Amino acid sequence: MEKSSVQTVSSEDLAKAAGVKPTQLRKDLSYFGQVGTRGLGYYVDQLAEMITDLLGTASLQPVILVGVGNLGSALLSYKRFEEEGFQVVAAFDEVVSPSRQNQIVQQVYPMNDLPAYVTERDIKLAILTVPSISAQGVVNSLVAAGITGILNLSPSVVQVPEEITVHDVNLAIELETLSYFIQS
Amino acid sequence: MEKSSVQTVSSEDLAKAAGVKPTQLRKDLSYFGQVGTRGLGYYVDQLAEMITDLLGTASLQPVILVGVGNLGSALLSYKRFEEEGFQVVAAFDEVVSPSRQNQIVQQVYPMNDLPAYVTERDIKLAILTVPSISAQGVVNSLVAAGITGILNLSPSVVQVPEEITVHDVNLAIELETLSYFIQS
DNA sequence: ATATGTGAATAGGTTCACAGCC
DNA sequence: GGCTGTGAACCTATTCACATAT
Repeated sequence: MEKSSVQTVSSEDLAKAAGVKPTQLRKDLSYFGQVGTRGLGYYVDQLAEMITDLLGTASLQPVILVGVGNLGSALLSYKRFEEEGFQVVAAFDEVVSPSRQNQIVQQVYPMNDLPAYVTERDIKLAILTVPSISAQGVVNSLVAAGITGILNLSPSVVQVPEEITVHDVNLAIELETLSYFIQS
Repeated sequence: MEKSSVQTVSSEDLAKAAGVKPTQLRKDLSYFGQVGTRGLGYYVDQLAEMITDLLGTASLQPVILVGVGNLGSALLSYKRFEEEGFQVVAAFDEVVSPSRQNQIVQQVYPMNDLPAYVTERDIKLAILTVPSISAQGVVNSLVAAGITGILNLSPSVVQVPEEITVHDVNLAIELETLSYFIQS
């Protein structure tokens, strides 16, 4: 909307775009203060600024990716991250073979390089696309290195200290859930 | 657990593996009947059978994939689907160039072939990895062809009739959420 | 003794209904 | 008149506490 110079937008339109009900959207926004204008709606630029501030994506955020298998390398070239304010700045893997190299990040680094890289650049976010078996070990290294947010795409539950945030995305489970709901 | 011949398992162990509390797990299972044995736990084989029956993955389920870009081709070689009872049997794309061919499925088919393929084989599930702009159009074709469950990895909300189930997975939003929670 | 199954209590999230403001 | 902001009502989900079964 900012790109197409739309000035204001109603909670109804926003809700439609987000797939929720207008009251839900208004209630949610209200937790962050009075941000709209009655009788008019929300100023697009104001709202966008508020949201990026809240999310912490006002400035480009560096992210590392660990595990350069099929899924990992696909995500290295996934354009959406950049559009939303994230930049995958480095990729790491146990095995650094030529086949695991990738044109997006200049190089796939060995796991040993991870702690120094993360600490020096003060990186907080990591995408985890390693096999289930190595997930917990890698997570321990990430936490030790100073990572505080992990997007876990490996199909396993990992243990972390409570100040660390982990979000699990399990595509196989998503398909199973679908399979369940489409029955009868 | 079945593979390692474990006979029984407690709700506590299952809950730990799933990342939930034991009471939650027991309550959830109880909605499907009395399935455990008091004083003992759950018989692994019985429970596994009950769950695959409920999910509808007792027999291998065919799935199609639409949109063979970066993410799409990665998912074509994602082994976990098969392990959980799903088989990606065909891939479709607007553009069928040599660079979009893939060694997993024999061929990437043009979108025009989709309706006949889906109808003839009575396929119910689809994975959607197309660009945002073409999502709604593709979804309309899928629904018309008889697909009833869609795993939508494209970053847009799509409209479907209410008997169709759509699950959205938006990786950029997952990163944004992480970014929010790791602040302060 | 041990671990499930479950009604009751609690907590959390969504929607309603309408007051408040432009 | 139009659209947001929000307390109250409602609905859903989680946890507790313990009865029940092996």
